[in-house]
Amino acid sequence: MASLKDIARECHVSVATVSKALNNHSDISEERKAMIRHKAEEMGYHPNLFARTLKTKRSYNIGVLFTDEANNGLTHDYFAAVLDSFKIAVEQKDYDLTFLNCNQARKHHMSYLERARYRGFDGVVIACVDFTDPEILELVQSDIPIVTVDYVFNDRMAVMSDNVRGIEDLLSYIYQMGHRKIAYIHGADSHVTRSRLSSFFRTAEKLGLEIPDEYILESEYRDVEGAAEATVKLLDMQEPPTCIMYPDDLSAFGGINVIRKRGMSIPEDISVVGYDGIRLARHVVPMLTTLKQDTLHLGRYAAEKLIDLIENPRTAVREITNVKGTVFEGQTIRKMFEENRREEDDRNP
Amino acid sequence: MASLKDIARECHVSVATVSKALNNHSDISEERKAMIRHKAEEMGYHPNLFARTLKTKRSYNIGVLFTDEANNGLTHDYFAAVLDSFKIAVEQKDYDLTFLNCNQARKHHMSYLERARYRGFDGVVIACVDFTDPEILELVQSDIPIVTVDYVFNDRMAVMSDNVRGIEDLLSYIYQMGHRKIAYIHGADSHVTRSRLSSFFRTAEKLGLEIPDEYILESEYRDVEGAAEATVKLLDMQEPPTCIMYPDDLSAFGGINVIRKRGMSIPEDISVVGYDGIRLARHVVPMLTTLKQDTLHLGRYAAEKLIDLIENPRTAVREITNVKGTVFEGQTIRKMFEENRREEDDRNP
DNA sequence: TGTTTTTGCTTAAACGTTTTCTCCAATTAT
DNA sequence: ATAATTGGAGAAAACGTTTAAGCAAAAACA
Repeated sequence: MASLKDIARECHVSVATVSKALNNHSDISEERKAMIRHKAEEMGYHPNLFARTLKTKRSYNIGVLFTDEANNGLTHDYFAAVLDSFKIAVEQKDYDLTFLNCNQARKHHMSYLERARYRGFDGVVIACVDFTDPEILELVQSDIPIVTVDYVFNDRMAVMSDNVRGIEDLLSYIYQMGHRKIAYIHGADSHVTRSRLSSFFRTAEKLGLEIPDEYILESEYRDVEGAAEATVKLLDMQEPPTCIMYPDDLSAFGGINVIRKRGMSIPEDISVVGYDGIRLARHVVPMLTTLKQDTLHLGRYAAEKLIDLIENPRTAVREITNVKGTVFEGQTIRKMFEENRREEDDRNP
Repeated sequence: MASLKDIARECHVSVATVSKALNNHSDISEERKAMIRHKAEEMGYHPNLFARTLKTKRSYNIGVLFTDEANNGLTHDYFAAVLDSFKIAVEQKDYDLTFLNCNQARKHHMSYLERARYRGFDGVVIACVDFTDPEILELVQSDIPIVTVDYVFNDRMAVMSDNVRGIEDLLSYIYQMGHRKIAYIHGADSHVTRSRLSSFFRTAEKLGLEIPDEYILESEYRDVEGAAEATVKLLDMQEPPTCIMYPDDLSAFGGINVIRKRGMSIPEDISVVGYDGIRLARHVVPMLTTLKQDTLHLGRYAAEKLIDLIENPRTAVREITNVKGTVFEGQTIRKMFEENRREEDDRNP
């Protein structure tokens, strides 16, 4: 491992000169710089990160906080996709990506903030966690550059999947397909859920839809069994919905299961709509109708914002970037406009 | 950020004494140690990782190499699950996990080995890469502790999903359900594929099965379209198989698609079998029959082996750990033994 | 010509650890 | 009583950087 000292010896200059030459300081002549750079290349020099960080407090390492609520974590399709895109973007800028160790059971417990400092993270991206955790709050309120995904803190950078727009587009699409009796099984209470839910009601109103209270149910995100149970409740009503919206694609599959078990077929007897647009949604039969979130841009924007925050301390700290998804028109929904018209015709002959 | 110096000042001892006390060296009296430890705790001291690593060359950081062949990467269900389990295990031992930056397009290109040294990784886990890449070879042949997942190098630690056993169990199960005309769409050529394929033939022979050459087709792993095309070929034969095995679950969904498009139903007309046991396999209708790989143990073992290698340099460097999966009996396969017997009875009355 | 400014480089301290070596005092052995 | 041993502590160097301060020579200015 060649060090600055080795290069200095070879070039007959001081260590400081080599350091400044390689960091392109202005007080070194161009000839010397060229000479030193050439020699460094030749000797296969790479700076010692630990020595450098010790002095400069810059680690070129970014932490990712991604706690495993309920066994998920990396196996959470949506977040894995966002992270993957995030990773590619930061690596392009020569940063590395390290998981912020969230094991609470170690010998000497460290809080998230302590751990982040310990690892010397230049910045941290936070996603998919319990945002009410006091340790998260402590981290967010520190001076470490932070960007959150799908959650907004005061005065912090956030990258959001545009849930308001997503639900609006999805519900409008469903309406346009002719559905009028639409149920919504929403996820457990959270920031995301609240904005989806309020968008749902606002859009329904705009469309002149009347949604009975019993059509609104709750089930944990990605809880297949829970979604199945909620579906049963809906099917058992005397006036069941013609279309059910689920909190996410996985839940939708849970719904599809019980519907099929009842001998009903999709979309002939009832329509089903998911959320997320996981890869498999387009590879099952019938293809799932869903809102495909733009994980590629979500990850990329998060990376750009965070690195900007790190490298330009004067950057506005707070900014919310909304990333919109697109309705994926699958086959789990049926065009039933004609039938509606027929029914309406019957009523108003 | 309290440092050793601060503690030394507070305790009226030298920096060296504090360091040795906290590292539990034998030449410090117990009273002093207790006093110093107490003070350190009180001051919220955590060692500066960079200073320590600079001296000791131990970073308590593990690299993970996980290149994104064909857009996959973190969104590869199987490897994401292994990685998740690996992460939990290393974090329990107070290591952190960092992606080995595999962006080839940076300004100053570094090889994997150079990058690993740059980050000072104590060890590296390698999975899901092109193992013929010369850069991988360079890394593997270095003195850095390495453990590979699903690939064996000479004299290196490896953790393997037991593919031989997996295919054996799967094929035996299919046979036991009464199938005799079994096709196998295997993945692209690789170490894993070769062991699965040879296990397939050996098991078939053991069972007295005759597999016509046309029943053996190839399609890239996780290539839904490719699997669909291969399926079409099989269905178009004058004597089509009664059961098709796919390289992985995702491919199986591709097969299911075209089968359904042809108006055939599963498992009444034809049976389908996947491989991996991804989460969704048990949440679609009909539930996919597949071999569920034991990602939990794969990740955990990989972590244990790697840390052992790091902490006990005298550990045997080479060892292959086989982890066996379990057949998941889904509903995409039909018990057709009676029909077979009936046919056989017809022939030998 | 003498003074100031600029240019280009070096010296040395600092970052926070670990570790070897040295030292001293107290204990034990001779 | 003296020598040898031991236990406990500190001094100082080292790891490989960065950077403030310093300094000589050259260039610019008067």
